[in-house]
Amino acid sequence: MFGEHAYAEQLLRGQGIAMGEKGAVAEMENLFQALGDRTRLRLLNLMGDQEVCVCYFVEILDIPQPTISRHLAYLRRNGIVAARREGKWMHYRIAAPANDHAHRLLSDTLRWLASDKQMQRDRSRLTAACCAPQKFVTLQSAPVPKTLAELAIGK
Amino acid sequence: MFGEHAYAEQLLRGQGIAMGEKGAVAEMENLFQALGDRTRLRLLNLMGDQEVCVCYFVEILDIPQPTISRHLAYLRRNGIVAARREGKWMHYRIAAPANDHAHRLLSDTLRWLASDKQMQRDRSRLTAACCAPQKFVTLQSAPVPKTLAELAIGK
DNA sequence: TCTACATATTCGCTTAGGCGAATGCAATGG
DNA sequence: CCATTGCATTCGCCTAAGCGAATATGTAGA
Repeated sequence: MFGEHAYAEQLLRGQGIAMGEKGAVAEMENLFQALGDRTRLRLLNLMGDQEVCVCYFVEILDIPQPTISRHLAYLRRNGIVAARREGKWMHYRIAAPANDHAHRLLSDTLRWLASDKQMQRDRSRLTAACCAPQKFVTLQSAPVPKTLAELAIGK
Repeated sequence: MFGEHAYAEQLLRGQGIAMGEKGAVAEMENLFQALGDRTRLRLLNLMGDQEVCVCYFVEILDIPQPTISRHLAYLRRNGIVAARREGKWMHYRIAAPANDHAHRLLSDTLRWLASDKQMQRDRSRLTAACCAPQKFVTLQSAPVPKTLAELAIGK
């Protein structure tokens, strides 16, 4: 019910000029804008290659929950991430853009993020929180992230 | 007197945390923001691998001169382009970012732009204007663009 | 159904930045 | 030194978007 919104938008946009060339530049423009924000870069870095629950973002980035949520909505609107609900929890993962150049740009960016010192620090904190969520008051019963591979296999 | 401004800013920024790692993410953030605008992408595409005079931008993009100038100033402030004055004319060229990842991102983007239909159309118009500037009222005596290679050799 | 919890959305405010119109400024030529 | 040319900057207006605070929505469990 949530990930479908971004998807529907993509479909609608597609009707414009046959989804062919019309929006190639515009699409990249949006992607660049989406990547032009530190908080969103941190979120994308944490997702990297796994699905992450919102509660982890809030705990690890130490940013107010509504702010996190708004940035995730922004990314969702632009088709950069997808969401999956599991009971009370929402899991976010990176979604490969249809556009080929956008896809490569996003991949390159993720690879760069993974090599950045500050971003690695965020990732360490995520790993630590996942291994011992009980240490974090706010993560008492939070679901552990799953890699995209695990999701593909068994759900 | 103009290109030096951006350069000075870079120097000042450098004093922050030894120009090492502190601003890696912030620097990319700025680059992404700079690339998140259609007009700026068109400008960068036209520069590609040559120095271009402002008057050509105005003629080819059919965008008001102050708008062109403001976008060029934006790119200059962010160290993405450099300017050179030659009499009354100002020539702009792309400047390789110091940051390695930024450098690659910019290169990749330029390569992508060069492959885009709409961008190729802009380029064709530039080539046409350069070969026959007398055909354009506003380019009666405009200087022809020089490739970066030509600039390196003889000025 | 009532409550608690996880997340999303809205509101009010503030700032960045885009644009058109007008103006400023540097360089050349008379 | 004055006018013209080429470009840069400023101003006023408008929109996108970020943030904190408050509130709404969806889900599970008692």
